[in-house]
Amino acid sequence: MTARPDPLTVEVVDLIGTVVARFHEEYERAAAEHSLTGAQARLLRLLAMESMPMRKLAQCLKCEPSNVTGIVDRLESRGLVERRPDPADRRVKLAVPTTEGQATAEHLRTSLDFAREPLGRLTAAERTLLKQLLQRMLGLGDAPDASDSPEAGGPAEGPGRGGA
Amino acid sequence: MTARPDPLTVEVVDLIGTVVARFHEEYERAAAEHSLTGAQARLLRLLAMESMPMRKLAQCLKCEPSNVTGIVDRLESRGLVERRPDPADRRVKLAVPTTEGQATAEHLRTSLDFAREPLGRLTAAERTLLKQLLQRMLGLGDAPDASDSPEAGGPAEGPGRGGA
DNA sequence: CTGAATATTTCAGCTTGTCAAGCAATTGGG
DNA sequence: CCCAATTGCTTGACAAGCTGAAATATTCAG
Repeated sequence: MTARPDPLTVEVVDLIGTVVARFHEEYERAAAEHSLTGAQARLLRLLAMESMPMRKLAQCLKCEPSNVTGIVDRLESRGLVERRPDPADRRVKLAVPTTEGQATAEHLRTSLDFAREPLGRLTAAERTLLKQLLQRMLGLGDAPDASDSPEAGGPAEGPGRGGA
Repeated sequence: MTARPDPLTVEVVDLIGTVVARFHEEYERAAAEHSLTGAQARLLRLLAMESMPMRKLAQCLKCEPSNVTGIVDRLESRGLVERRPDPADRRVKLAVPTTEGQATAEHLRTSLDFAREPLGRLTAAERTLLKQLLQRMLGLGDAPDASDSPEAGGPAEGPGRGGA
């Protein structure tokens, strides 16, 4: 049981670890270029796609709501995000990116060549292959058909969460 | 420049983002099971493979040496790591895992089925393929492992197929 | 209306991380 | 040999992320 599964798997796991590390580095670097921290960049990126209440933000970021308060505070104090009351429920505060926040998010996205550049080394065919392998690995059925849908651990949050 | 490269690449980037997020979650979870933070687990894992001076730890973790001091402090106060003088250079302090630290690192490693489980969905051939694709993506020419490439060994020329 | 549930914030406390300053030991030039 | 620069590590101050508990406001069920 203590024995490692097999050398090939270990090798692949290590490679994934490297990918994760590099992704992280690049994400932080890109965020820093806009004087944002990684957490701020992730939150802003989420909001740029869709405004949402604090509570949902916490769910997306998988952290406590009280934590989101601080991150939004800092973004708000820099004029990138705005808190807006929800007319339907006055307990709720919608976090909404300002025009400048939207622009920053857009710049951020284009800065994220980190993933584009390494992928450029692969041909289109290889990228397709990689996509399929990753989908299978994540248990995201490529085919919408559910005959063998894995369901392990819940595929969950789709592409929403690019953070790291 | 604001235009996204192409749908396929975007899709793969999103998938990698998901892999990164899941990897992270699982790593933190596994660390928490042993009452360790992610940073502590990473440091302990490094030491379990090879004892090293503080300075080198900082390099491996890509952070400032002053930061390592604190992390080692906490591990040391829990009896998982020990500081030992380097006889060859009295400025240097070697960080060395205690017996308990080694055991914890070992448990940690086996807890990290996160990568093994999802990879279990892939056949050996698929894993080999994934390994090669990731290596190419990372720009790692050849792993020290000289295992032959079953197929797709070549750069898989011919972008002819593969959608956009 | 009353009480439970929900959304958010505040606060205390911890860990990570940076930077600047400081101390100890090593090293190299004179 | 001796002094100065360098190297390895720690300390202190500080910002940010994160958690958990408590406080506040609002909604909702009975």
